[in-house]
Amino acid sequence: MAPIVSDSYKEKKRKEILDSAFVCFAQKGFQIATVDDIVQHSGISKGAIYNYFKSKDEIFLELMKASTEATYEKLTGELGKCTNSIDKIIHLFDMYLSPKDREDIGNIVVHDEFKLHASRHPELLEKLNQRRHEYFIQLFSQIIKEGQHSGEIKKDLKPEIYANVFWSMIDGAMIQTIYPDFPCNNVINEMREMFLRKIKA
Amino acid sequence: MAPIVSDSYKEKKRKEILDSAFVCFAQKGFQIATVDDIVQHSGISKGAIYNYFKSKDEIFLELMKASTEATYEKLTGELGKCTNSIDKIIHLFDMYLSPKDREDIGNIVVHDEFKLHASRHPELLEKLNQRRHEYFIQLFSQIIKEGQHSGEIKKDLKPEIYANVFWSMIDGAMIQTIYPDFPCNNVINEMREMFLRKIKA
Amino acid sequence: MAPIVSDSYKEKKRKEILDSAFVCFAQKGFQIATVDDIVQHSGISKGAIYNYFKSKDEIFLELMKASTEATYEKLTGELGKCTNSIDKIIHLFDMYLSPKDREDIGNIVVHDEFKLHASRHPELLEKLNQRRHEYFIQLFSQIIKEGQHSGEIKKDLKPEIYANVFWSMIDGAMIQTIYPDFPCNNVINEMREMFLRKIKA
Amino acid sequence: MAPIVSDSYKEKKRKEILDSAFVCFAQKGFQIATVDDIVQHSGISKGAIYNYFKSKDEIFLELMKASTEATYEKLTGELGKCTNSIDKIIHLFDMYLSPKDREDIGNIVVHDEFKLHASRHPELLEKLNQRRHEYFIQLFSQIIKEGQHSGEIKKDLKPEIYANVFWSMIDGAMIQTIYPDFPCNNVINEMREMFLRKIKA
DNA sequence: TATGAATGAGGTTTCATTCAT
DNA sequence: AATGAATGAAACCTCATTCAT
Repeated sequence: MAPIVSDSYKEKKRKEILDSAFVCFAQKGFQIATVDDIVQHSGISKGAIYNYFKSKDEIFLELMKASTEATYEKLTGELGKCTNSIDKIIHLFDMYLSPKDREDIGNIVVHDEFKLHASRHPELLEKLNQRRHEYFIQLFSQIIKEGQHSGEIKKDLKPEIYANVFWSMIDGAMIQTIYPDFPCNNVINEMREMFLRKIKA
Repeated sequence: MAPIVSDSYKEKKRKEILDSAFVCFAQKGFQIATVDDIVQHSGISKGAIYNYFKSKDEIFLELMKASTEATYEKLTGELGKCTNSIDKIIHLFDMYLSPKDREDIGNIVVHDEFKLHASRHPELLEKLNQRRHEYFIQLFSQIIKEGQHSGEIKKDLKPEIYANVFWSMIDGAMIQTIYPDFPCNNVINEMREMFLRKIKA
Repeated sequence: MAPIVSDSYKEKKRKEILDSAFVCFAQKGFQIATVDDIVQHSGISKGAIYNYFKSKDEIFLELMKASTEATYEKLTGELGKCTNSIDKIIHLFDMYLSPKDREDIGNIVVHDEFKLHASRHPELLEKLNQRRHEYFIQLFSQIIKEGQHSGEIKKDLKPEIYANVFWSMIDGAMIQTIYPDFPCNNVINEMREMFLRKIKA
Repeated sequence: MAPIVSDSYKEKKRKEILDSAFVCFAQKGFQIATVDDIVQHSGISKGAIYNYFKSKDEIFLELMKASTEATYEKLTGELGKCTNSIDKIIHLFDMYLSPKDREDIGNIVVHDEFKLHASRHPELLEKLNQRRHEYFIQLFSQIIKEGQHSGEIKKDLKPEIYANVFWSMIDGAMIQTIYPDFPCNNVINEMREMFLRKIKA
């Protein structure tokens, strides 16, 4: 029997569910937010949600994946505008400047929740780690390597370590944004400066 | 008539419960770990636990308080051995070097969980923020100021911003420790270097 | 899409739960009867019960409301058959004659339990008092007034006081029905006689 | 071994527990009030309470017995002052006039709770019924009989029925006192009048 | 006797998931 | 495919009672 609804319709529905789920998870946290919250927020029935996703956990996982990919897209998109490595790094730091609105912070919190959740599920952690390398460590390492090649960046420093330093700094600054008085911009600016001073050839 | 059991006994019991709770929370997370888990792990009956703590939430709060204080004690204890500001900062970085054992990582995860939890409870967040300032930002700002006074550290940088930079870097590095292959030592070392290079007079 | 089940179905289900709850409360008392008792008696799952009612308390409240309204309906229905005030009063007394079966006594006991419960919850008591006035005091006062108007009843007695006397007598007789040998009919008959003798013009 | 404390000491302790229990039951109701409430109110340890009473139920039962006896004492004491039957009946009615303070209402509520509790325990109900007859029905019947003998009261009415009528009326009025605006005095006065008019020779 | 910490069965309520319609 | 009522395991917490000291 031919499918009654088009694939694009199904895709749209999935996206709707994921979007609502994201909002609910951001507002209340993954554990606290209920499937009924998602039902309420999305206007989609519980049965329908379970037609598209096997479980609440699966929604969580999909969300995680989608979010990582979206971030990755955004980052590479922005980087396309830059012509040299130092510029790219400056750009990357600047993408994490404030102003952080409610939604951004929700995003960060959900992401950190992802990590904590994953930290207790080896197979999940493995996947997350893989993605981290594939997408983010790789991305930054590449920029460093290019900079080393072009002579902008010191040749003796290990790209991967500096990728880890960068993302640690960003993650660290982001988690502090939960505090209303955290001087995010100042901190990011200082980080950028000390990072650049250290790596510049 | 005197109380049946000594205060020290009760203190010990409280500690037992907290210790077990800590292990359970670290293993499964605050939301997932159940009071029954704590019962099982501690060998203390549910009723007894509720004699010592009003709720699971209260256990969590106490745990965080105790943990913050213990960390603070440890930090100040170590700092007592140092004679100048740069030394103190080096020492602080080094305290976060690996080897991280299971327990340390559990500690970090529980702490981050607490932050996320607090991020959704304004009154908790307020308290946490206060503590952060009182204990950690204060502590580091003071070191910077001393260094500025003694001429070790540049006079034009704002102590509080640098305190925030330091703790953001540390938090950021710590959360990455959930990944088994995170090169924590290398990262901390690089961070220390770039931080010192930036602040040294 | 239309709701899966009709409103009448839901109404029926609610009624089933209330009916079972009533039996359980009557048998064991509100405090003693458990939600599991209601589950067992009704054959409806615990979750379903909580779909229809927010709490055990709410079930109790609904039950009381429904019971008050049913009683009121029954009373006014019966009174419709009477042509004069004295007749109505006689009829009202007679409605409380035996034979009291199990269910009636359960009803009385549950009602009295509700009063005691309410006596410790000011906001509940207020509501109960309102209902008492609106439904029962009002109803009886009106009859007295009509009788005074038509000349059947003495003009100098205060309708509301006599309404209170009537319902006190009825409540007092009803609560004695818990004693198996209470001569309910005789008592009601004597009460009726002394009441009528006092009020008749 | 000789008892270490005197019997009078033990009796005093028992009384203290009962008094506290009464206050707690009156404030919160028998089911809601906890043994810890009694501990708190009495200042007597839980262990001690269980030395004097087998269970919370037993406290309840004792209280019930004591209260019945105290009421009986009070009634007969008051009646001793009266010289004829009509006087005695008037006196009895008047003893239930307001002002009812908080404590009185607590007393009534606890008593009614007794009855409801008993209504579900046949052996308790039996005992309660016995006491009711022995003490209260008997008492009132006797007064009627004396009045019939002395010619004050109609000879054709059955003493026991009228005793039941009397106590039903009193109980009914008393339970209404939970409503703050119940005109207790007016009601009791009217009841007394209609009662006397009916029985006077 | 007195104490109060300990026990654990049992209470109410929640919520992810299923399934008849 | 969509609906939402039904399910019931499992969570947190209470409290009458016991018992070592």
